[in-house]
Amino acid sequence: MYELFFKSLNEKIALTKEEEEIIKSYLTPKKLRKKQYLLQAGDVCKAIAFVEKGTLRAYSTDEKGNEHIIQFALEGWTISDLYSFITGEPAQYHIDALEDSEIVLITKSAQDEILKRVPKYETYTRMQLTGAYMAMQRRLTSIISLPVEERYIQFISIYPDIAQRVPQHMIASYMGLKPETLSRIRKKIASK
Amino acid sequence: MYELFFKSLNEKIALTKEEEEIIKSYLTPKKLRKKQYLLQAGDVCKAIAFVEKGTLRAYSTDEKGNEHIIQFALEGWTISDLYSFITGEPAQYHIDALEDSEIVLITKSAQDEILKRVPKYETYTRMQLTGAYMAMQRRLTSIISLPVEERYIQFISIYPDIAQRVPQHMIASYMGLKPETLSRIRKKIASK
DNA sequence: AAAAAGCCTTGATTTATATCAACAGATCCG
DNA sequence: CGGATCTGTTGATATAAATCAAGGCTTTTT
Repeated sequence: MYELFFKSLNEKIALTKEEEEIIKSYLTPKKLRKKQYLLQAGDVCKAIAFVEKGTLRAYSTDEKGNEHIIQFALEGWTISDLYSFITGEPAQYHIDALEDSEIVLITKSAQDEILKRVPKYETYTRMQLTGAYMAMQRRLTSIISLPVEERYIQFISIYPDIAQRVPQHMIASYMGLKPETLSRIRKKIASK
Repeated sequence: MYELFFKSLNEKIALTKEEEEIIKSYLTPKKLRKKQYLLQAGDVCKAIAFVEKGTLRAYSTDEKGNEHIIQFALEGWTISDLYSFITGEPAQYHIDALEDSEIVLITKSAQDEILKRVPKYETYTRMQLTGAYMAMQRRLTSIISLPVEERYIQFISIYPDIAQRVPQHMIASYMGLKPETLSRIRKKIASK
């Protein structure tokens, strides 16, 4: 039930069986149907979700009803509205499932308790965050400095799994483009 | 010499005098002249810089010689090529001083030693990183979802100090725009 | 099985931004 | 001090992306 989660954990910090049991006692498993919300903008994000199976996405909606995808999360990734999670302010993003999914929830209080009882866990959260930060910086850099065409090629090479499992118009949104534009860019690339 | 640095530290984790001394022993102060490089792309980023005084920026240069500004750092901020710092791979960014500046360097080995001897410090680095992550996420979100005009207004309201101290064309670059375009956008905003 | 919804593509047109070029004021530097 | 560099603005034109509209294919729902 928590296989991937502990696999990910143990890759970064080796845990004893006892430590695993402590952590396990604070986790909440949850299943989501396709399209089901994990979080709606305006609510407070009370937990970080680790994806055991399936795909989730975080996105915002503007006045015109357009969706802007902020993040995808496949197996082994975590997803949350971190700002809301940390500050307790209302979330700016919606999070929902793109397919039937299984996740592990770590609430704020669970995280605090785990940190107290398994100090090593802080190293894990720091490494997690570092990875997330670097990934986001790469994304930002590519938006600012690469022509759209190369940005798409880079995206595909870094996240082939997302490219396969997520509808194209959502990838367009993730890249800050309209679906028609991405379609034309793909055509152009294919013709080379 | 390290006033701002310890002020920032003590806001997040209260330190004893002994702990401060330990940390202090691992720090390296440095002065930079305007235009002086702290890091050049291709080199390994050996330290995180905390800005005591002045302004630095991180940027990349593309084939056409265009600069793309990734980050500014004023007093109280930190700056580095985090990816290079963590992995030891060559840096992708240049970092230099926009004015005469004073910084505090924390090398990788210094950080490791501090973490060993002052475990609390990990909480600080985690909070630092969390803040940096949230700031970057906000920036990314605004790039993807806001029209340029509102993005600029938001930038000004969040970073009035940067807007005042940094040349406009660098802010344009930070926003992924050409200087002419930003100039026109400002004109448009002013006429309202 | 049929209807509906979701998804991707293509074409025509509009809008936003980049590019090219020139200029004027400010600041830096020998 | 005076020329050079840096900076911000404006205009004309070219290019890229958004928008509007339609069609066909696939998947989901009833």
